Amino acid sequence: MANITSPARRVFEQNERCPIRNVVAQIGDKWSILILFALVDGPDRFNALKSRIKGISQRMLTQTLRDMERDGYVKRTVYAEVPVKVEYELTELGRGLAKSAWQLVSWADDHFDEISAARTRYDEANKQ
Amino acid sequence: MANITSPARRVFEQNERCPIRNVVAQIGDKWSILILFALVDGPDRFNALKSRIKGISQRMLTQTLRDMERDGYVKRTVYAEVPVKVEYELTELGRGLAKSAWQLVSWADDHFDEISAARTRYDEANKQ
DNA sequence: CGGAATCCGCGTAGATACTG
DNA sequence: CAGTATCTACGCGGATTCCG
Repeated sequence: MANITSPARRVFEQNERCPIRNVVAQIGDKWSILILFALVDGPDRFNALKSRIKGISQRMLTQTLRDMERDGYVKRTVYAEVPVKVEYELTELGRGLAKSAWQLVSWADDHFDEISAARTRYDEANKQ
Repeated sequence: MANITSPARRVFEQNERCPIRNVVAQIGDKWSILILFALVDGPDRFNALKSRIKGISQRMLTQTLRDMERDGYVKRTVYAEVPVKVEYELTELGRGLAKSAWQLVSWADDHFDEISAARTRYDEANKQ
């Protein structure tokens, strides 16, 4: 992790070109990552996504998909049928993001117990 | 990315053991990742961190450091000097997280221009 | 079916003042 | 120096209603 310092220096600059404050902050919201992984296996329709992602509201699914489309991660296709059919799929950029994000999620999965234990230990030590 | 499906299935379960909803939600806030990378080069003191991380308030630095300490990413050491000196450093777990998160940040850095272009394109196409 | 529009509560986070 | 305490506001996100 020696070469972590070079672009990490930009982390602390408040300017608009910091990749963390721009990109990571964007996908660090409540639903982006979940939607991202919901689409890795292929395209899906709006209501199908809504069913699979437990707890998401219509409003937030729409809004987050729009943001991801704006960033170029998701492509939206409308089929002129009756009733209308709308499919969402990852772009090449979106698949790249998913692949990178997967490292982090995978790590989180592997160390979930360890983190839980740390939380319990902390709470135990700091309770009245 | 064929093996992405196995733990990704847990992504859509709303329960408390979903590693994404727990860990990523925790470090996906406004400051955690920035603090994480602020500490990869070694321990640092409270006010030194505050100076390096542009824009963070005293309140949020304290609070986020507490949360990271609770999760076991950060170790806090108080030196009984006058005035008091407090050092923060990454634990082994914290360094592991930083290493995994680095994949994502590095990707974001590499594709920043591409994402910016997508945003401009989208805004251009959707303005009145 | 796939939204858009509106309303609104609650939590996050900023600013400020004070302290061991 | 490294916090804590309090107050406040803004925006995220949920619920609901309506529409092409």
